[in-house]
Amino acid sequence: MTEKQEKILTTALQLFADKGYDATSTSKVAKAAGVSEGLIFRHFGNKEGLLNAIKQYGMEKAALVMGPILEEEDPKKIIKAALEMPFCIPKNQDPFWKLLYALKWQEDIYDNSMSDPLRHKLEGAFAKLKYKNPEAEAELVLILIDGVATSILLRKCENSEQVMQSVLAKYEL
Amino acid sequence: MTEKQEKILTTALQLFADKGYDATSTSKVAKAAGVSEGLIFRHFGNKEGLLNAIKQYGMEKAALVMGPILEEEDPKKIIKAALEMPFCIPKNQDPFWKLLYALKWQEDIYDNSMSDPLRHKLEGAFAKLKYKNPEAEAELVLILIDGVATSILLRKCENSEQVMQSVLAKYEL
DNA sequence: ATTTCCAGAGTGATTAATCACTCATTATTA
DNA sequence: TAATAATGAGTGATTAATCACTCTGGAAAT
Repeated sequence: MTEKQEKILTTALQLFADKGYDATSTSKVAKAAGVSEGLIFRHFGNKEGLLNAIKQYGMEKAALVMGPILEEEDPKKIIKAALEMPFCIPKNQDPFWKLLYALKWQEDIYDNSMSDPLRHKLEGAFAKLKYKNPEAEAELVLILIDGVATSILLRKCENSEQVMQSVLAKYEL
Repeated sequence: MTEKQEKILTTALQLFADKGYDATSTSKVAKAAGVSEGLIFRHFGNKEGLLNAIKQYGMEKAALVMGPILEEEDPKKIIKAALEMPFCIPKNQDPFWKLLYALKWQEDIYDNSMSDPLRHKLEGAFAKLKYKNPEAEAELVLILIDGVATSILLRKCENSEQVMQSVLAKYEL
């Protein structure tokens, strides 16, 4: 990956996350990255190719957070680690997640491939703990993760820590 | 409100919710609504004016669902009604909420004005029930509402009902 | 050790299409 | 007839994408 290639990628991520994918033109990306517009198309084919490159770039780093949880065996630790995930996201990955959450709403089909491994892991954990409906409980944890992540990314609440305390209490963790 | 005015409004809402606000041109709205493009600007001034009209149009109907909860006095009923809100949204209001949730991510400052009345009502309810941290509990309910609404709007899960059962159980409702 | 060669990085002018928006004109209604 | 509703061609700006082109560093050939 060239220096300019990486500059394009990070600049586009910033703009896409901040202003929105559709609202950000390739010419603005080029100008902000200090690069000719043609270079974007040389390296990434088209605007969507640039977006896909950003997604892949971010997913590789996201896998590092998800990985250890999928290795864990203690059910309570699995649930706790999952619920604490939104707090483990480093600040410099915020734009990537903002972009991903924003895109959910305009993609035709929702992609479960990212959350499915965690869902299955959680279902197993709740089953071990003799919860009545492990599938629904797993789904609920995923909803909580999304909700907390959303409120953090949008800076909607300053007391996320206390909210998380309330959540953990409900699972006796 | 003229027949064509309403046609513009509902058509734009459909397209904005489905394809995104930025990705939907006024000419596409006009064509889909079977109306001249100029008419949009005559009635709504500009594209943002059209968006604002849609917001107001939807908020008036949303207030009908929110209203009764703010009147309620029994704390347990308040919490239960709040958590069940996502299920009370009629199907024909889905596009409006899809649009609203999508827009959250590209607006510069998040607008709390809609959720604040409910937040305060919930804080009061949790305080009455002697919860340790009413503010955090209220915030958590709002997060749950957003999360469940999201999963319903994106048709991410088919077992929302069971998820809600799990949620209500955690509040002993 | 020169010279030749070439692949790929990078440029910026340019394309056709589309964008939000305007306006003079016509149709409809009161 | 007066006012309003509606039209659709037209504006300049901007869009994503393409184009022919230059520059550069290293491999190959002499």
